[in-house]
Amino acid sequence: MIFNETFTIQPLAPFNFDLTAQLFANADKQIRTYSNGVFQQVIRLNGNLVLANITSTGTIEQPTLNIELTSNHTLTKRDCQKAQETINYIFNLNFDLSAFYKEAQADPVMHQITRQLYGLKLPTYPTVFESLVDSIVEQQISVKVARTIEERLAKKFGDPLDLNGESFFAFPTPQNLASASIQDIRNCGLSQRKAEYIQQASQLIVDGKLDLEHLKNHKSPQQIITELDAIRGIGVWTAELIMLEGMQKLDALPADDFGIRRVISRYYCNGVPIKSEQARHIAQAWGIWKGLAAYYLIVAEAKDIIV
DNA sequence: TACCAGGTAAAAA
DNA sequence: TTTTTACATGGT
Repeated sequence: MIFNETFTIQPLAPFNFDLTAQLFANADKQIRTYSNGVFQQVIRLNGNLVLANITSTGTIEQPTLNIELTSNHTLTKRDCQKAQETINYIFNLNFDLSAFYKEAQADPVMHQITRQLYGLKLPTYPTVFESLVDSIVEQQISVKVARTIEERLAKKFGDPLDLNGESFFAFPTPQNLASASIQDIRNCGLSQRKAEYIQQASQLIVDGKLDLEHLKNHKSPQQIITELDAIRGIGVWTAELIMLEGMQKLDALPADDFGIRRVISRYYCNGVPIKSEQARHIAQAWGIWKGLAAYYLIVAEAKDIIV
């Protein structure tokens, strides 16, 4: 028996759904993907799983998202609310870009780029835990390789949702990964060390020694970095990436990041390699949205935008 | 074929 | 205390 519910969301304008969802183009259909105008991913609702299909019928200035939930269980109004909260979080729908754009006007380069990428929001992982795992996976390897490994993790350790003969997977819980063997994690393509990092961090959460949501909601940025840095396998770079991609701390700038230094250099230093201190110096022009601004540069580079 | 790609911890110097 | 090394895999 299949159950459906539909509703709409009015994101805070400006918002360009197609541009924002491009990040998920060509990703694995069974995990999360954006294809032919439809974003699709499994969402966890109090233990139950639902598949969310999201399309846009609005404009950038008056955005509207149409949500269709599909499940093997009946869906309550509360389920729909929870799903809406998760979707809001994934696409950062309640974030107001206009303040960032106003600040960017003082920086000619960033001003040009924000005009060309108008309405682009920074997608975030549904849970801090997922961003933690993926940030460890991404250490020192390319984004493409990392995505392949993440998809293998989701299929091997995640929870399946079977609908109409198709299988989809919700990202593994800390419980799932804490109880996994190092060898099984390694078989997804991870090094011995990274497998240990992921399993041990998962165990900390299961044991109640690490509360990522509490960190996100109740600690200062510096405290978050300090506490995450104390966990084996997480350095400053990884902590900042978690803050940006998993906690919606849009000021966090992973300045040690090779790719971020490269794009800052391309748009501000004629491609001459720079150090992280120089990156942080240049980023001061971006107010309290340094990480978001860096994301704009990365997307601009990918689209080969010239300023 | 080698080397690099959104680093980190541990060993070596 | 600072520098070097092992580590995983897919693209070029």
